[in-house]
Amino acid sequence: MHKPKLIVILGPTASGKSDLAVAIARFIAHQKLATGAEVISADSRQVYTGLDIGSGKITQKEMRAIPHHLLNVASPKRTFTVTQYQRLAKKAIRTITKENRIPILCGGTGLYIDAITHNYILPAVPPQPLLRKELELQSTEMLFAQLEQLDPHRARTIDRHNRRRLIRALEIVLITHSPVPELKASSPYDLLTIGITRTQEEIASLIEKRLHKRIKAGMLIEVERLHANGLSWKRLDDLGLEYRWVSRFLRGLISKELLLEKILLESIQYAKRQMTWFKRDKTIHWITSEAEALQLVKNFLTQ
RNA sequence: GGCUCGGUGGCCAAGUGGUAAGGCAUGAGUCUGCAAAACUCUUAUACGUGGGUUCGAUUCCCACCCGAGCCU
Repeated sequence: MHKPKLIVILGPTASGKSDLAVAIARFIAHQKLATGAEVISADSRQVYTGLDIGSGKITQKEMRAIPHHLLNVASPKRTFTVTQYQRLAKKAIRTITKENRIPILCGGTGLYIDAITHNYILPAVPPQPLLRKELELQSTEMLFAQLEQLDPHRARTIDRHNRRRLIRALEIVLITHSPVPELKASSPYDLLTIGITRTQEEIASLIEKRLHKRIKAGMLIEVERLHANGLSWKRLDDLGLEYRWVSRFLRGLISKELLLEKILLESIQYAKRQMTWFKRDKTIHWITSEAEALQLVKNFLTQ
């Protein structure tokens, strides 16, 4: 039995992933390369309801009748994690595949994508708020020393300065009373990974144009409404980028100029970080045009 | 016109008579339940200009230029 096919569309923010995914899905249907295709979003902010304009969530109209999954599946009041994402996305893929349709995983959150494509085996230890609070009190050195004691194997590979990771590792060890398990697993899918490349200048200019569009589209009102509906300023701050800076602007902490400047700068930095993650995957087919992508898809599905 | 304070790498900002912290930005990277996160490494010979004192000045003195404030 061979593996189910999965197409992955990735790239830095503002590179046009959503549009490409829809184009590919329609192409597959029109060319009768399969019964059809559906899109599964791989974006850590678009999973939340109400985060629309600021997260660049695709609109109903833009979907052009292509079904989309993993959008609006969680309340922004609670933290959504990779594990939840993995469970829901896998389920969506199964459903789509069962109908002989092609799933298209599309997004910019590298960790979410890899959780699916590499079939991460994530430790079955949910976050322990109380334990975390306790560990939080310790110095980074102490946390590392403790991990070295309890799980020398994990201690060897972990970043010893990264408190967040140290705490998570300790959490797993302390709850399971056994070492952090290996993450490695092979991909359960037959993959075609398409990456959109853009020069840094292109990305910067796209981000800037997009920012002005979003403001015109009512992004400030969206954030205002989120806060009115019970999202704390702190939470909005944690959501980052547009949500962070717009909420600071609404609170009167920063000027309009700074608002634009910060979103622009941090979005560009974010795009770079995304590329750093993607660059490690040598199987990605980097493309600059839709035509290239469609050709790859055709070959992939007819081979 | 007079007085005061200031002029340090792309930006902000310490500091010293023996050639200069830090932060941000930049560049590279890590990645086991917050990933738009967290973390690591990293560039640049930067002390407004011209003189003087000194073995030696970015640091002291003089003049000038520029900026901010105050005064008449």
